[in-house]
Parts: sequence; C-alpha cells; structure tokens
Amino acid sequence: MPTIKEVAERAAVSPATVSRVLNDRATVDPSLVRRVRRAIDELGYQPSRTARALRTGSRVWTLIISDIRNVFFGEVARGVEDAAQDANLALVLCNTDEDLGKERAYLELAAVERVAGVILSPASWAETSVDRLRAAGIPVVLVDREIMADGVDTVTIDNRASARAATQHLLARGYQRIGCISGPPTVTTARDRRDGYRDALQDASLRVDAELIREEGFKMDGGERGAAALLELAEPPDALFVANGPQCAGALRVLRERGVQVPTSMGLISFDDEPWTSLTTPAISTVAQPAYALGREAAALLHQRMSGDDGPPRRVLLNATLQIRSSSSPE
Amino acid sequence: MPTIKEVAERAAVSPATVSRVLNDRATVDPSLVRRVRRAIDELGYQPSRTARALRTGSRVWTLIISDIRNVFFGEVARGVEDAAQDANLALVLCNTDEDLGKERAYLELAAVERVAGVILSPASWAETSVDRLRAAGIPVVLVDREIMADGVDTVTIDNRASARAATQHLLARGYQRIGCISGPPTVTTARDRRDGYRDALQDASLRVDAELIREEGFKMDGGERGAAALLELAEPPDALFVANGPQCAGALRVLRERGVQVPTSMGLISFDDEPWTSLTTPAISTVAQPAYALGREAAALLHQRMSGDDGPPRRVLLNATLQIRSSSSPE
DNA sequence: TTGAAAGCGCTAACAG
DNA sequence: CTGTTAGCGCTTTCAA
Repeated sequence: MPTIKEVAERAAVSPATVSRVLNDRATVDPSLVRRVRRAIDELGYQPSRTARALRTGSRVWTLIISDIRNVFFGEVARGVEDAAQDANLALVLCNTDEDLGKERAYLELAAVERVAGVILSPASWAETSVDRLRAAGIPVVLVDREIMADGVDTVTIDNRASARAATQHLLARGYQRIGCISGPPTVTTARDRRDGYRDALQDASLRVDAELIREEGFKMDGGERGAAALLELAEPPDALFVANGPQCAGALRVLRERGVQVPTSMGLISFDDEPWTSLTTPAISTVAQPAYALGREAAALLHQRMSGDDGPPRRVLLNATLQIRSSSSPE
Repeated sequence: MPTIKEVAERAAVSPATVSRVLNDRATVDPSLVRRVRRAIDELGYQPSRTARALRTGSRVWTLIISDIRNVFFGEVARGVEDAAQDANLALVLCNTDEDLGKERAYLELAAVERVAGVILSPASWAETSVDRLRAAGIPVVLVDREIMADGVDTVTIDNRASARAATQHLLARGYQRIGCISGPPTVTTARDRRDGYRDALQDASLRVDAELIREEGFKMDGGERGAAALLELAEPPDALFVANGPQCAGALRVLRERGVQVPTSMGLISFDDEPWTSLTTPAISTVAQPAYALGREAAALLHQRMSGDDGPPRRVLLNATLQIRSSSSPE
C-alpha cells in the first residue's frame, strides 16, 4: 500500500501538497494538482483512514440495534445506512440482542473508537447509559426507544397513541375482553404500548384487569409464553393486542397449536407490519411503523449535531398507521 | 481522554513501560506494574484503538451480507458476531442489498481500513472480486455463496443436493408438474438450487420444461413476479419449489390473491425456515439451513487464517434438513 | 528490566 | 502558493 510520501516523491512535491489536493484545498496550483492526481492514479494510492482518523477524528457512525432478527430494525438500519452513504460516512452496525452487557460493550467500543456519532435503540430505559459517549463529546440519537436520562435527541413514533388506536379498533369491532401481550416494562415502547392499551379500555369505561396484561420478552418466545398464559386464564380474553412483530409470531403459533380460531374466537392486532402478516389466514391487522423513515430521520438529526448544532434536545415523532386486515373482525 | 503519556507521568515511568503493561509483556517489574495499573484506573485511561491500529493493524472484522431483511442473514450475522466476541474482535456489519455498487464500496472500505478479516456473502458469482483484499493480505471467507475466483475459503450448504431433495419430496407426494422460482443465476445459491431442481426431475425421467423455471430477484417481489408468471402459463404447475424465504413470502401472497389453494391445487416447498413459515395455513414445508452455524463456521475459518494458517483453500459444507409441513401434501 | 527515540500515515501551523 | 516541521497516540527497536 503506497503512502502519501511516495505519492509526493513521484509528483515531486511535498506530502503537504498531496494532502491539500486530497482534501480539495483551493490553494494549490492547477499544474501541481494535475501532477499529484496522476501520481495518485499511477500508484493506486488510497489514503489510510486510520492515520487520518488519528488526526481528524473518524468518519464512522455506529448504529446499535437491539434485535437483528426483528425485521423492524432491519428497515431502520437500511434508513440509517442510506443516509450515511449520502453523507459519505461509513456505518458500523451492532446488535445487542436485548442484552445489556453486549450493549455496554458496544457503547464502550464506540467511545474508545471516538466514532463520529451513535444511533442507538437502547435495551433499557433505566439501565442504558450514554454518559461515556456524551462525556467524550460524541453525539447520540436514540431511535425507537427512549432512556431515562434527558437531553438526548430521540426519534420515535407515538407508541401510546398508536396502541390506544389499535385497541380501540378491537373494541369497535365488538371484542369485549382484550388481552395485552407487551414487552419488558424496562423498555419504553413496551411500557407505552401497554399504557395505550389501558387508555383505550378506560376510554370505554372498562375495568383494566391486571391478569390480562402479560409483560414478556420482546422476542418470539415471549409471545408464546404470553399467549399461553392468557389462554389458561379462568376467563380468557376474546382478543389480543400484541406489542411487537416477533411476539405476534409466537402468539399466533400458540393459538394455532391450541386450535383457537382467529378472528372468531380470538381477535388479533399487533405492532409491526412484517411482510408475512398479510400471508397468514386470516391476514393479521397491524400497526405499521415507518421504520425506514425512523432510521433516516435519526440519521438526519445526528448529522445536524455533528455539524455543530447544539440547540435544545429534540424529540421527533413520526406517524404509525393502522393496517386493518381480517384478524380483527369477529364475523 | 487521557493518553499513554499522561499515565506514564502519573506513574513516573516511561510510555514504553505503560505500553508493556498494557500488552502484558512479562518483562516488567511487579511494583511498576502495580503503579501503572493504578494510574490507569485513576485516570480512567483507555488506549486509543485508532492509534494502536496505525501501528499494529486493526482488530476489526467486516461482515458483508447481501440482504439484511432476510432473516437467514440475520442468523448468519449472529453466528459471526458471537464468534467475534469470543475472539475479542470488533465486528462491522455491512449490507449490500444485493447491489454490486454498494458491495464494491464496502469491499474497498474494508481494504482501505486494513481490517483484520472479511466475511462476505457475495452479490454475484462473476462480478464480485476480492482481489483488492487479497492483494492487501486481508483474509477473506465466503459464506452462503461462492465466487468465480478460486482459492477463497467458503462455508456453504450443499445447495444442489438440498434442492434436489426438496423437489424429490414434491414428486414423491404425487405432484406432477413442478415449477421452480429461483434467484438470479449470477448468484451461486440460485444456480445450484435451480440445478438441484432439474436433477430431481431428471432422476424421475421427467422432461425439464424451461418455461417452468423462473429466475427472479432474491427478494419478495421476485417471488411475486415468479408466481404470477407461472400461474399465467397455458399449462400451469401443480407445485412450486421456491429458492429462498423472501421469495416464498411473495409467491404465497400471489397464490392467495388469485385464490389458488395450497396444497391441493398447488404444492409448495421453499428454502429458508423462517419463523413465520410454520404459521401460515397450511404451514409451509421448507429446507432449513443452519444459518447460525454457517456464521460461526466462517468465523472459525477466518480466525485460523488470521493466525497464519496458509494451507490450501477450504470448502466447508454444512447440512440442511427438510422440514416437512402441510404445504406439500396434496390430499 | 527500563527509557529514549523513531516512526506508523496523515494533517495543520507556520514560514517563506 | 508551497515546503518544512511538528505531532495525533501508540508500539517497538536499540542501548543502557
């Protein structure tokens, strides 16, 4: 791998001049520019990002998501990725699998590497800390989920309102006793979606029955456990509101196994409009989140912060939409 | 952020000694070690990986996958990730979305960054080139798919044999006219699965009808197009062999829209045992790939190469298994 | 066993 | 406009 020095020698200029050409500084004589460019081509020279980073700081963003198998985060990642490419930044993707230990390690790594910015979908509201990053002056944007510490930019949807709308939809269709499978209350999306569910019941002057609410892991097996528990109730629900896509797959599997008919014996609506939700029989009603847009929006915010914007922390809300299909119509 | 120099001053030693302690060189006096360790703790010192990389090369692996929304690659990534963590290496994940331009950019980036190793699921057999990496002495392992250039380690399943087994299964169940939806023939998995399908027909002394083979993109819309085209044939198939998970979702959507009954009017078997395949009605028979294991295996191979193993190129084959469900039983 | 010094490849001040 | 010089933070000779 040729270095800047070799290019300089070949072009018979100093390394500084090569550096200027490389960085499009206007103050170089056109004839020298040409000579340098030629030397670069002939040698197939590529500046070392490592060396450059040592001087100027990195051109890398870190995106830390909490579950790579959840299609939602895949879409978020694509949004961030496209934005990063537009901004000529490299993107490092990390997956915590909802594990606080892994998350800590990745945050630490980002701090140590002095990356240019971090987009994070935190594994927990109370325990996830971005202090190390902020202390190091690295801008952080949260996506999808929030944390306790304030002053951090976030991009989310209005989870509570969307959950409420979804639950109201079930009620409007005539379901009477609605169960809720949500995620760990240590995660804001889980908490907010559960609260939105409650809101809807209260709007309808229905009692909120604690045994109808199951807070399980945000993965497939969580949905399985939640559905199993609700079915075993003395008075089981006649409809289910489920708080994320993987959980919905799990819940559906259990309903199938036990021969519970959807939507007649059990109505169903879930967060996350994964591709397969329109393929089951019946097709599943969902809350469709603008996942790609969430990613892009978070990236845009991060970019602003990198460019020196130090205005007050922003909280961007995007709109989710109900995707009504047959799983939520009793007849 | 404190530097090695500040630690050295505080411990009243030279930076060289701090470096030795940092790297567990045996040749440091125990009392000095203690002093240095203390200084490190007190300052909260963390060595800069950037600076270190400039001297010693990076401790980063790059994993380049071709479609982040495909659950299969999510599992592969988890396998690589866990292995990387065990080996105390950072992992950078890149997604090409099957785009050769993006792929080229990521490969270039990996070369320029002089990463410690690359695991790649190439977007194309003929056009993907790892020459830049190999010229730079960076070890490469291919996962899931192969490329034309030889001498590169690969970890895959036996796609041809598995496709053949899947098609044979449909034949054994009595389907007579089997259609094939595969991916772009520029990708080895697509080509091999198509060939395996052909093998099965030939084994059964059936004519291979070219119009029954659709080679589309490896994403959902590819499956939609393939299924639509096959249904419009003068003599449409009575069963479908589909070459990947996203395509299967697309194909199924089209069958639904047109009211084609699975498995009675149309048998179905597909590669990739995605979580939802057991949830549709009927549940879908699949070729289950050991995705996580593929990732781990590729990582293990890369690790060997990093450790100086320069034996002949290896070709690791893992076993896939048929997951038979109701979509492939005509009665 | 330890320290001084050089250098990884690049950029930025400062002269000229 | 250009070159010289210094230095980013670390590791690694080489001497002592």
